[in-house]
Amino acid sequence: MSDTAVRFAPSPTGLLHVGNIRLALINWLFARRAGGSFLLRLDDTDEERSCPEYAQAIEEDLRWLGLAWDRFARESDRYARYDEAVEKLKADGRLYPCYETPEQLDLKRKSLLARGLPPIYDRSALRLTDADRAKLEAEGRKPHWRFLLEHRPVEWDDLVRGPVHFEGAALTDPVLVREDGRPLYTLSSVVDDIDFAITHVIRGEDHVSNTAVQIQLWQALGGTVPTFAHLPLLTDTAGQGLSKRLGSLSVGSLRQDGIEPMALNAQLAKLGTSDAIEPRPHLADLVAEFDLHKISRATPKFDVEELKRLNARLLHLTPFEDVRDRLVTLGFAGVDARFWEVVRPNLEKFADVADWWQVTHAPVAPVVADAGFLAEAAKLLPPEPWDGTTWGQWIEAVKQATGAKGKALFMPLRQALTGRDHGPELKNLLPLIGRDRALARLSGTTA
RNA sequence: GACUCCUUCGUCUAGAGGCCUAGGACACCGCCCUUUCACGGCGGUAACACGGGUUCGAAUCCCGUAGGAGUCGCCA
Repeated sequence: MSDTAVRFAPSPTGLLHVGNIRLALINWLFARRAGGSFLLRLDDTDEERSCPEYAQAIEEDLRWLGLAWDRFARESDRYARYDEAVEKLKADGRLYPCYETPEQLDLKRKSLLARGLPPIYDRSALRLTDADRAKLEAEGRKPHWRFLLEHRPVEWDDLVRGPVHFEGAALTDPVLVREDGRPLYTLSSVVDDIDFAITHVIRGEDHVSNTAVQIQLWQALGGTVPTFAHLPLLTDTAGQGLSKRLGSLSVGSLRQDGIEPMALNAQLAKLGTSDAIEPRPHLADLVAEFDLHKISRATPKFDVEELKRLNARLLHLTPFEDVRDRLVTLGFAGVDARFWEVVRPNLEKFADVADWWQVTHAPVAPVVADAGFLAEAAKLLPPEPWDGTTWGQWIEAVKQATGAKGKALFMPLRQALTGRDHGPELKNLLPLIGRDRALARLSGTTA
């Protein structure tokens, strides 16, 4: 295994949606492609919002997608490490106590914004004397702690965005420790990335400015700054940011809608890249084709309709061997490749297969519009054994006898034989239905 | 408001000054196959946001305008 190490670090404060999954997948593909390791890290330091149910759902979703992790960590297990980092930063004079209340900070921000100025913390806490602090403490005030940024340019070479440059002076000193003593993401994430020897941080571009401040933190903590890649965020089809309004696009809901994991994986691996969005049966295919440089800097639109079409196309080329177990699990006794291949082109989602099993193996109520026509046709139904040519022979005979042709010829037959207007080619379906059942249905009997 | 980034067919994109009368994939339309529908095969319509410059020559470089995304939390 190479030294390459990446991580996917969701916070268990909600269900995974397509945007999260895309980042998880791309990290996973990057790791596999490089022969490196993939860490699943639950960023659960926000104790008010994190909950175990979401943590469990995240793990289930990743397993369903086939994104196995090599290492696992939970930030709530690691508070001791964050404390050590805090002590080091304090000792080095890089952390300073602040006593403003959230309301005061909000006010400051608003007044700065109102004057058209960037809402950067003014560092007034730095001017507090020991006496000032003692007085505040005596009043029962607890400090939160900010990281003292160096006012120098921060630069990195981003694998997606190319060279990135930020002025340190344009950044605001981030709060690293809350008033209640708990560490914030900005700190815990860097400590973890150092401890787990993460080599590549691949995340959404909503983290670009975090990266600028976190690079200084890496340096202050003596860690090796990793390589960064910031991907554009997905939007909906109207071009609106996805992360906020994603109720219907959770992994769980897509799974319930009959989306195959590999349909989702292929869609998310290819969307926003220069590769065609096409079905890929296995993750290994996506690994082989993966290259971060194929990812565009523009924000792509995620279209669930496109995903559904991809899902259907994937099903249409799935070999019987790959679904045999699932078909058996559905209780399809004696299911064989012939059945699957006849029915497969008509599936939009896998669950649709049950409908065609019903048509070929269970009683179906025929739709009868013209009983006379069907009776005539029934008389001409060839004796078994049947094969792929039976349908053609029969239909020719019915045509001769009744004068019907085209749609008028076999829509009635389809409706009687299957109870449906659409479906697989009758030439292929008829032998699966069998003569007895066909005869009964042609006579209007549910069979 | 400030900062970062983005803008090529409906959608995802190729394109790094002449190879572009702009290529591919999906969608759409048509034809073929199937004596229906779907599946499949073949073909077609369709785009350089706008305005200035630089240059013999610009989708490509520069400036501006417009539009879009993100960030500016004691969330992650």
